[in-house]
Amino acid sequence: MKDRTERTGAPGLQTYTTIFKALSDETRLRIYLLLGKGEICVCQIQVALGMSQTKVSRHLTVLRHAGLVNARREGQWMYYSKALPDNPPHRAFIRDLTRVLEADEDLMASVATDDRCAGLQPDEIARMAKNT
Amino acid sequence: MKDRTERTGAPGLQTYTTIFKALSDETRLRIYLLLGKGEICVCQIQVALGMSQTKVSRHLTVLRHAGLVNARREGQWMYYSKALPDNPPHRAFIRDLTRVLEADEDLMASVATDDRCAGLQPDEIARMAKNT
DNA sequence: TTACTATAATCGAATATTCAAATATACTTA
DNA sequence: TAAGTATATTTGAATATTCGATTATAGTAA
Repeated sequence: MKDRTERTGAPGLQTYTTIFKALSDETRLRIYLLLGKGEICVCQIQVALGMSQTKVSRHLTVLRHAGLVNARREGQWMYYSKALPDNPPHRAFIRDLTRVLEADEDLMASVATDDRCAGLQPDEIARMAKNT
Repeated sequence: MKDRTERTGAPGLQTYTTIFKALSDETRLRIYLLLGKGEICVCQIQVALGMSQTKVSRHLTVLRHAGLVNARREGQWMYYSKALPDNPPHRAFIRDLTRVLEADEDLMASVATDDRCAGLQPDEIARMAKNT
């Protein structure tokens, strides 16, 4: 089917609804907030949220298609980080949105259910993730 | 089925995902942005967006359940306006979100496809809406 | 009361989303 | 090369969402 932007001729609206939809799922919002300011690998998300690799990977794909995250491969590991679009209004939107979400301490405290990863190397984390 | 908040024990997350989901539909985002600072009636939205009453009403219900709009009846007409939650973080979130969206001029320009309602009385607008 | 109007709720069909399971790909190490 | 690991994609079933059409409700006006 045709892209909605092409059908309606309202590109701005669709950019925003795509972002809202990406963040409208609890798993994806948790992943996005977990990213924080740096990069983390899939296995780290797996452990922190207690979810299967399949599930984490699928939701990361949705976030990537919405332009909310960047992906970078380093050896066996894929590292994900928050992304900022080039378009100024969208860029300001994402930045402000992130800032306000991160200001809610109760929200941020409910993101990760397992903090054992802090300070560990990817291969150590990956070993933990195998038990998920 | 049980409320997701009860199932997961993460109330903060669910509040935000509900808001994101409400705004993840193009029709609902347009309605929400159309509300601006004042009150408008359903028939006005019908005309401005060129949609059926059924469709507008259904989407307004979703926005109301997400706590994004207030409804007030005056005679035959229902007036809707933007709502702000009591909880401070959510309140700040909604306010900032709205402000950043409204700052995008291209977005705001693509909300209404029909501006004939400007300055008209509800009964005049309702007569126009009958042809939708 | 009856007829009319504005809005809301319900129903069924079409479409979209989500999940776990299975399979595929890309990299590393032996 | 082959075997093992991390991540991605596909498949099919269950669930959720959306829509137009219909019906219901609440108010108005005769």
